[in-house]
Amino acid sequence: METVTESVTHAGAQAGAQAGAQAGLGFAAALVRMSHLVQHVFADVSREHDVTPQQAQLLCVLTSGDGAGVGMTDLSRLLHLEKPSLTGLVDRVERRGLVSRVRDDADRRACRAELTPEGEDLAVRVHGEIVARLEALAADLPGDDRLRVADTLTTLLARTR
Amino acid sequence: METVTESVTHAGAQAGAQAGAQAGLGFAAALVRMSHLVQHVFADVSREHDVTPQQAQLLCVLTSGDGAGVGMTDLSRLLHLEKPSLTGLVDRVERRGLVSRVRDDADRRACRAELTPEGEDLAVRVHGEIVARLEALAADLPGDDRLRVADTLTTLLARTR
DNA sequence: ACGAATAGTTTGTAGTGCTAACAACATAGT
DNA sequence: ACTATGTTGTTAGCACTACAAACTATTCGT
Repeated sequence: METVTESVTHAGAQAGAQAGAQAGLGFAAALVRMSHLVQHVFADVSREHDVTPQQAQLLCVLTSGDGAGVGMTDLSRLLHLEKPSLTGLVDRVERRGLVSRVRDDADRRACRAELTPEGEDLAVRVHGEIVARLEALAADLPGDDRLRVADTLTTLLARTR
Repeated sequence: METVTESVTHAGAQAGAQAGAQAGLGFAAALVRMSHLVQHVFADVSREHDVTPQQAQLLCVLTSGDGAGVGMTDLSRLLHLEKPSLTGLVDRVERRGLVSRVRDDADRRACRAELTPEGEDLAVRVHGEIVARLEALAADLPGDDRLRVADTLTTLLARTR
Protein backbone atom coordinates (compact mmCIF):
# COMPACT_ATOMS: atom_id res chain seq x y z
CA MET A 1 0.00 0.00 0.00
CA GLU A 2 2.93 2.29 0.72
CA THR A 3 4.10 1.60 -2.78
CA VAL A 4 0.88 2.93 -4.19
CA THR A 5 0.93 6.13 -2.19
CA GLU A 6 4.53 6.71 -3.09
CA SER A 7 3.82 6.19 -6.77
CA VAL A 8 1.03 8.72 -6.61
CA THR A 9 3.22 11.42 -5.21
CA HIS A 10 5.88 10.53 -7.66
CA ALA A 11 3.61 10.70 -10.67
CA GLY A 12 2.11 13.95 -9.46
CA ALA A 13 5.51 15.53 -9.19
CA GLN A 14 6.38 14.39 -12.67
CA ALA A 15 3.16 15.68 -14.15
CA GLY A 16 3.75 19.06 -12.57
CA ALA A 17 7.36 19.26 -13.68
CA GLN A 18 7.04 19.62 -17.42
CA ALA A 19 4.30 18.94 -19.93
CA GLY A 20 6.30 17.94 -22.98
CA ALA A 21 9.31 16.32 -21.41
CA GLN A 22 8.11 12.70 -21.63
CA ALA A 23 11.06 11.53 -19.58
CA GLY A 24 9.95 8.43 -17.71
CA LEU A 25 6.26 8.81 -17.13
CA GLY A 26 4.96 6.75 -14.24
CA PHE A 27 3.08 3.57 -15.00
CA ALA A 28 -0.33 5.08 -14.39
CA ALA A 29 0.45 8.29 -16.23
CA ALA A 30 1.65 6.32 -19.24
CA LEU A 31 -1.56 4.32 -19.26
CA VAL A 32 -3.68 7.44 -19.04
CA ARG A 33 -1.87 9.14 -21.89
CA MET A 34 -2.00 6.00 -23.96
CA SER A 35 -5.69 5.79 -23.30
CA HIS A 36 -6.17 9.30 -24.62
CA LEU A 37 -4.20 8.47 -27.71
CA VAL A 38 -6.30 5.38 -28.35
CA GLN A 39 -9.50 7.35 -27.84
CA HIS A 40 -8.23 9.85 -30.34
CA VAL A 41 -7.52 7.19 -32.94
CA PHE A 42 -10.94 5.73 -32.29
CA ALA A 43 -12.59 9.11 -32.77
CA ASP A 44 -10.69 9.86 -35.99
CA VAL A 45 -11.41 6.54 -37.61
CA SER A 46 -15.06 6.56 -36.57
CA ARG A 47 -15.55 10.02 -37.92
CA GLU A 48 -13.99 9.07 -41.24
CA HIS A 49 -16.58 6.32 -41.49
CA ASP A 50 -19.39 8.64 -40.48
CA VAL A 51 -20.27 7.07 -37.17
CA THR A 52 -19.62 8.13 -33.60
CA PRO A 53 -17.00 6.33 -31.50
CA GLN A 54 -19.73 4.80 -29.36
CA GLN A 55 -21.53 3.50 -32.40
CA ALA A 56 -18.30 2.06 -33.76
CA GLN A 57 -17.64 0.33 -30.48
CA LEU A 58 -21.10 -1.18 -30.52
CA LEU A 59 -20.52 -2.52 -34.01
CA CYS A 60 -17.16 -4.00 -33.00
CA VAL A 61 -18.65 -5.72 -29.97
CA LEU A 62 -21.32 -7.24 -32.19
CA THR A 63 -18.72 -8.67 -34.57
CA SER A 64 -17.14 -10.49 -31.64
CA GLY A 65 -20.36 -12.38 -31.06
CA ASP A 66 -21.05 -15.70 -32.73
CA GLY A 67 -23.31 -14.04 -35.27
CA ALA A 68 -26.53 -14.87 -33.44
CA GLY A 69 -26.79 -11.34 -32.07
CA VAL A 70 -26.43 -10.12 -28.52
CA GLY A 71 -29.20 -9.37 -26.05
CA MET A 72 -29.64 -5.82 -24.80
CA THR A 73 -28.82 -6.69 -21.21
CA ASP A 74 -25.62 -8.46 -22.21
CA LEU A 75 -24.72 -5.54 -24.44
CA SER A 76 -25.20 -3.05 -21.66
CA ARG A 77 -22.80 -5.07 -19.53
CA LEU A 78 -20.26 -5.36 -22.33
CA LEU A 79 -20.34 -1.65 -23.03
CA HIS A 80 -20.68 -0.54 -19.40
CA LEU A 81 -23.88 1.31 -20.24
CA GLU A 82 -27.18 1.54 -18.40
CA LYS A 83 -30.04 0.08 -20.33
CA PRO A 84 -31.70 3.35 -21.31
CA SER A 85 -28.42 4.59 -22.80
CA LEU A 86 -28.16 1.42 -24.82
CA THR A 87 -31.71 1.67 -26.11
CA GLY A 88 -30.90 5.06 -27.57
CA LEU A 89 -27.59 3.95 -29.02
CA VAL A 90 -29.13 0.94 -30.73
CA ASP A 91 -32.00 3.13 -31.94
CA ARG A 92 -29.62 5.48 -33.70
CA VAL A 93 -27.51 2.73 -35.19
CA GLU A 94 -30.60 0.87 -36.33
CA ARG A 95 -31.90 4.04 -37.97
CA ARG A 96 -28.70 4.05 -40.00
CA GLY A 97 -29.35 0.51 -41.14
CA LEU A 98 -26.25 -0.94 -39.49
CA VAL A 99 -28.01 -3.08 -36.92
CA SER A 100 -31.41 -4.66 -36.58
CA ARG A 101 -33.34 -5.81 -33.56
CA VAL A 102 -34.54 -9.37 -33.72
CA ARG A 103 -37.14 -10.50 -31.26
CA ASP A 104 -36.22 -13.58 -29.29
CA ASP A 105 -38.53 -16.53 -29.87
CA ALA A 106 -37.84 -18.13 -26.52
CA ASP A 107 -38.45 -14.97 -24.47
CA ARG A 108 -40.90 -12.54 -25.96
CA ARG A 109 -39.64 -9.67 -23.82
CA ALA A 110 -36.10 -9.97 -25.06
CA CYS A 111 -34.51 -8.96 -28.33
CA ARG A 112 -31.09 -9.38 -29.81
CA ALA A 113 -29.13 -6.81 -31.78
CA GLU A 114 -27.68 -8.16 -35.00
CA LEU A 115 -25.40 -6.56 -37.55
CA THR A 116 -26.87 -5.97 -40.98
CA PRO A 117 -24.57 -6.76 -43.92
CA GLU A 118 -23.68 -3.06 -44.15
CA GLY A 119 -23.07 -2.97 -40.43
CA GLU A 120 -20.81 -5.99 -40.61
CA ASP A 121 -18.92 -4.40 -43.44
CA LEU A 122 -18.45 -1.13 -41.62
CA ALA A 123 -17.47 -2.86 -38.40
CA VAL A 124 -14.73 -4.82 -40.14
CA ARG A 125 -13.40 -1.75 -41.92
CA VAL A 126 -13.38 0.38 -38.77
CA HIS A 127 -11.82 -2.36 -36.66
CA GLY A 128 -9.13 -3.02 -39.22
CA GLU A 129 -8.31 0.65 -39.60
CA ILE A 130 -8.03 1.21 -35.86
CA VAL A 131 -5.76 -1.79 -35.40
CA ALA A 132 -3.70 -0.77 -38.39
CA ARG A 133 -3.12 2.74 -37.06
CA LEU A 134 -2.15 1.54 -33.62
CA GLU A 135 0.25 -1.02 -35.06
CA ALA A 136 1.63 1.65 -37.35
CA LEU A 137 2.30 3.90 -34.37
CA ALA A 138 4.35 1.11 -32.82
CA ALA A 139 5.99 0.08 -36.06
CA ASP A 140 9.42 1.40 -35.16
CA LEU A 141 9.32 -0.16 -31.72
CA PRO A 142 11.39 -3.29 -31.08
CA GLY A 143 9.17 -6.32 -31.60
CA ASP A 144 10.20 -7.63 -28.23
CA ASP A 145 8.89 -4.58 -26.43
CA ARG A 146 5.62 -4.73 -28.35
CA LEU A 147 5.14 -8.33 -27.35
CA ARG A 148 5.98 -7.73 -23.73
CA VAL A 149 3.56 -4.82 -23.51
CA ALA A 150 0.80 -6.88 -25.07
CA ASP A 151 1.46 -9.77 -22.70
CA THR A 152 1.71 -7.64 -19.59
CA LEU A 153 -1.45 -5.73 -20.42
CA THR A 154 -3.25 -8.97 -21.21
CA THR A 155 -2.29 -10.32 -17.80
CA LEU A 156 -3.41 -7.14 -16.11
CA LEU A 157 -6.71 -7.14 -18.00
CA ALA A 158 -7.35 -10.74 -17.09
CA ARG A 159 -7.17 -9.90 -13.39
CA THR A 160 -9.94 -7.33 -13.63
CA ARG A 161 -12.60 -9.72 -14.90
CA MET B 1 4.91 -2.64 -43.55
CA GLU B 2 4.18 -6.30 -44.10
CA THR B 3 4.39 -6.73 -40.37
CA VAL B 4 1.58 -4.28 -39.87
CA THR B 5 -0.74 -5.94 -42.34
CA GLU B 6 0.02 -9.31 -40.87
CA SER B 7 -0.67 -8.10 -37.37
CA VAL B 8 -4.00 -6.69 -38.45
CA THR B 9 -5.21 -9.96 -39.87
CA HIS B 10 -3.88 -11.74 -36.85
CA ALA B 11 -5.60 -9.47 -34.36
CA GLY B 12 -8.82 -9.62 -36.33
CA ALA B 13 -8.84 -13.38 -36.25
CA GLN B 14 -8.20 -13.37 -32.52
CA ALA B 15 -10.95 -10.87 -31.83
CA GLY B 16 -13.42 -12.95 -33.75
CA ALA B 17 -12.35 -16.19 -32.16
CA GLN B 18 -13.42 -15.75 -28.57
CA ALA B 19 -14.47 -12.80 -26.43
CA GLY B 20 -13.43 -13.88 -22.97
CA ALA B 21 -10.41 -16.06 -23.66
CA GLN B 22 -7.76 -13.35 -23.01
CA ALA B 23 -5.06 -15.64 -24.35
CA GLY B 24 -2.47 -13.45 -26.04
CA LEU B 25 -4.31 -10.41 -27.27
CA GLY B 26 -2.57 -8.63 -30.11
CA PHE B 27 -0.71 -5.44 -29.33
CA ALA B 28 -3.45 -3.19 -30.66
CA ALA B 29 -6.27 -5.17 -29.06
CA ALA B 30 -4.52 -5.00 -25.71
CA LEU B 31 -4.16 -1.24 -26.02
CA VAL B 32 -7.81 -0.82 -26.94
CA ARG B 33 -8.99 -2.91 -24.00
CA MET B 34 -6.64 -1.14 -21.66
CA SER B 35 -7.96 2.14 -22.92
CA HIS B 36 -11.50 1.08 -22.08
CA LEU B 37 -10.42 0.06 -18.62
CA VAL B 38 -8.72 3.39 -18.04
CA GLN B 39 -11.77 5.24 -19.30
CA HIS B 40 -13.85 3.24 -16.89
CA VAL B 41 -11.63 4.12 -13.94
CA PHE B 42 -11.72 7.74 -15.02
CA ALA B 43 -15.51 7.70 -15.19
CA ASP B 44 -15.91 6.03 -11.80
CA VAL B 45 -13.57 8.36 -9.97
CA SER B 46 -14.99 11.45 -11.65
CA ARG B 47 -18.51 10.45 -10.76
CA GLU B 48 -17.57 9.89 -7.14
CA HIS B 49 -16.31 13.46 -7.07
CA ASP B 50 -19.41 14.76 -8.82
CA VAL B 51 -17.80 15.88 -12.05
CA THR B 52 -17.82 14.43 -15.53
CA PRO B 53 -14.71 12.73 -16.94
CA GLN B 54 -14.21 15.59 -19.35
CA GLN B 55 -14.36 18.11 -16.55
CA ALA B 56 -11.92 16.05 -14.49
CA GLN B 57 -9.54 15.90 -17.41
CA LEU B 58 -9.70 19.66 -17.81
CA LEU B 59 -8.86 20.14 -14.15
CA CYS B 60 -5.93 17.73 -14.39
CA VAL B 61 -4.52 19.51 -17.42
CA LEU B 62 -4.73 22.80 -15.55
CA THR B 63 -2.73 21.42 -12.64
CA SER B 64 0.08 20.53 -15.03
CA GLY B 65 0.44 24.18 -15.97
CA ASP B 66 2.79 26.49 -14.10
CA GLY B 67 -0.09 28.01 -12.17
CA ALA B 68 -0.46 31.03 -14.42
CA GLY B 69 -3.44 29.49 -16.18
CA VAL B 70 -3.76 28.24 -19.72
CA GLY B 71 -5.21 30.07 -22.70
CA MET B 72 -8.31 28.71 -24.39
CA THR B 73 -6.54 28.01 -27.66
CA ASP B 74 -3.77 26.10 -25.93
CA LEU B 75 -6.34 24.20 -23.90
CA SER B 76 -8.26 23.20 -26.98
CA ARG B 77 -5.06 21.77 -28.42
CA LEU B 78 -4.20 19.96 -25.22
CA LEU B 79 -7.64 18.41 -24.94
CA HIS B 80 -8.13 17.81 -28.67
CA LEU B 81 -11.30 19.87 -28.63
CA GLU B 82 -12.60 22.49 -31.03
CA LYS B 83 -12.83 25.90 -29.45
CA PRO B 84 -16.61 26.05 -29.12
CA SER B 85 -16.61 22.72 -27.28
CA LEU B 86 -14.05 24.08 -24.88
CA THR B 87 -16.03 27.25 -24.27
CA GLY B 88 -18.94 25.15 -23.08
CA LEU B 89 -16.78 22.88 -20.97
CA VAL B 90 -15.09 25.80 -19.23
CA ASP B 91 -18.49 27.46 -18.79
CA ARG B 92 -19.83 24.47 -16.91
CA VAL B 93 -16.74 24.02 -14.78
CA GLU B 94 -16.66 27.73 -14.01
CA ARG B 95 -20.32 27.60 -12.99
CA ARG B 96 -19.30 24.99 -10.43
CA GLY B 97 -16.66 27.31 -9.05
CA LEU B 98 -13.73 25.07 -9.95
CA VAL B 99 -12.14 27.32 -12.54
CA SER B 100 -12.16 31.00 -13.29
CA ARG B 101 -11.46 32.92 -16.46
CA VAL B 102 -8.84 35.62 -16.12
CA ARG B 103 -8.49 38.17 -18.87
CA ASP B 104 -5.03 38.57 -20.30
CA ASP B 105 -3.50 42.00 -19.82
CA ALA B 106 -1.22 41.75 -22.81
CA ASP B 107 -3.94 40.66 -25.26
CA ARG B 108 -7.41 41.84 -24.44
CA ARG B 109 -9.06 39.19 -26.60
CA ALA B 110 -7.46 36.34 -24.74
CA CYS B 111 -8.25 34.83 -21.41
CA ARG B 112 -6.65 32.16 -19.33
CA ALA B 113 -8.41 29.46 -17.37
CA GLU B 114 -7.17 29.13 -13.80
CA LEU B 115 -8.05 26.67 -11.08
CA THR B 116 -9.80 28.08 -8.06
CA PRO B 117 -8.63 26.72 -4.69
CA GLU B 118 -11.55 24.27 -4.71
CA GLY B 119 -10.71 23.30 -8.27
CA GLU B 120 -7.09 22.71 -7.36
CA ASP B 121 -8.17 20.61 -4.44
CA LEU B 122 -10.54 18.51 -6.49
CA ALA B 123 -8.01 18.10 -9.27
CA VAL B 124 -5.40 16.77 -6.90
CA ARG B 125 -7.84 14.37 -5.27
CA VAL B 126 -9.16 13.04 -8.56
CA HIS B 127 -5.71 12.69 -10.06
CA GLY B 128 -4.40 10.89 -7.01
CA GLU B 129 -7.35 8.55 -6.88
CA ILE B 130 -7.08 7.64 -10.55
CA VAL B 131 -3.36 6.97 -10.31
CA ALA B 132 -3.87 5.00 -7.10
CA ARG B 133 -6.49 2.74 -8.67
CA LEU B 134 -4.41 2.08 -11.75
CA GLU B 135 -1.35 1.30 -9.66
CA ALA B 136 -3.49 -0.91 -7.45
CA LEU B 137 -4.68 -2.84 -10.49
CA ALA B 138 -1.07 -3.54 -11.38
CA ALA B 139 0.02 -4.16 -7.81
CA ASP B 140 0.50 -7.89 -8.24
CA LEU B 141 2.43 -7.45 -11.46
CA PRO B 142 6.21 -7.89 -11.40
CA GLY B 143 7.81 -4.49 -10.95
CA ASP B 144 10.02 -5.16 -13.93
CA ASP B 145 7.05 -5.59 -16.24
CA ARG B 146 5.43 -2.44 -14.93
CA LEU B 147 8.56 -0.46 -15.58
CA ARG B 148 9.02 -1.87 -19.05
CA VAL B 149 5.44 -1.10 -20.00
CA ALA B 150 5.77 2.45 -18.74
CA ASP B 151 9.01 2.94 -20.64
CA THR B 152 7.78 1.42 -23.86
CA LEU B 153 4.56 3.42 -23.80
CA THR B 154 6.50 6.59 -23.00
CA THR B 155 8.69 5.97 -26.02
CA LEU B 156 5.67 5.34 -28.18
CA LEU B 157 3.90 8.45 -26.92
CA ALA B 158 6.97 10.57 -27.54
CA ARG B 159 6.92 9.62 -31.23
CA THR B 160 3.40 10.92 -31.74
CA ARG B 161 4.12 14.48 -30.69
C1' DA C 1 -53.22 -17.89 -10.37
C1' DC C 2 -50.75 -14.21 -8.18
C1' DG C 3 -46.75 -11.63 -6.71
C1' DA C 4 -41.99 -10.78 -7.65
C1' DA C 5 -38.37 -10.53 -10.85
C1' DT C 6 -36.68 -9.54 -15.59
C1' DA C 7 -36.24 -7.34 -20.50
C1' DG C 8 -36.59 -3.40 -22.69
C1' DT C 9 -38.61 1.25 -23.50
C1' DT C 10 -40.16 6.09 -22.55
C1' DT C 11 -39.51 10.56 -20.43
C1' DG C 12 -36.96 14.21 -18.79
C1' DT C 13 -32.50 16.32 -17.78
C1' DA C 14 -27.60 17.57 -18.06
C1' DG C 15 -23.62 17.31 -20.63
C1' DT C 16 -20.65 16.69 -25.01
C1' DG C 17 -18.85 18.11 -29.35
C1' DC C 18 -19.25 19.70 -33.93
C1' DT C 19 -19.99 23.49 -37.82
C1' DA C 20 -21.16 28.05 -39.16
C1' DA C 21 -21.45 32.58 -38.13
C1' DC C 22 -20.09 36.22 -35.19
C1' DA C 23 -17.72 40.27 -32.19
C1' DA C 24 -13.62 42.13 -30.48
C1' DC C 25 -9.03 42.86 -30.65
C1' DA C 26 -4.19 42.61 -32.85
C1' DT C 27 -1.04 43.21 -36.54
C1' DA C 28 0.84 43.90 -41.10
C1' DG C 29 0.72 46.47 -45.41
C1' DT C 30 0.24 50.44 -47.83
C1' DA D 1 -3.23 56.70 -39.96
C1' DC D 2 -6.08 53.21 -42.04
C1' DT D 3 -7.64 49.40 -44.01
C1' DA D 4 -7.11 44.27 -44.73
C1' DT D 5 -6.29 40.19 -42.62
C1' DG D 6 -5.73 37.07 -39.01
C1' DT D 7 -6.44 35.70 -34.19
C1' DT D 8 -9.15 34.89 -29.78
C1' DG D 9 -12.95 33.55 -27.93
C1' DT D 10 -18.12 33.35 -28.07
C1' DT D 11 -23.01 32.31 -29.64
C1' DA D 12 -26.50 29.53 -32.02
C1' DG D 13 -28.17 25.32 -33.52
C1' DC D 14 -27.72 20.60 -34.21
C1' DA D 15 -27.10 15.49 -33.14
C1' DC D 16 -25.48 12.44 -29.88
C1' DT D 17 -24.37 10.49 -25.07
C1' DA D 18 -25.68 8.98 -20.58
C1' DC D 19 -28.25 8.82 -16.54
C1' DA D 20 -32.36 8.11 -13.12
C1' DA D 21 -37.15 7.31 -12.55
C1' DA D 22 -41.14 5.43 -14.09
C1' DC D 23 -43.39 2.48 -17.21
C1' DT D 24 -45.05 -1.97 -20.21
C1' DA D 25 -44.86 -6.63 -21.25
C1' DT D 26 -43.51 -10.97 -20.24
C1' DT D 27 -41.63 -14.76 -17.37
C1' DC D 28 -41.00 -17.40 -13.24
C1' DG D 29 -41.56 -19.04 -8.39
C1' DT D 30 -44.68 -20.74 -5.29
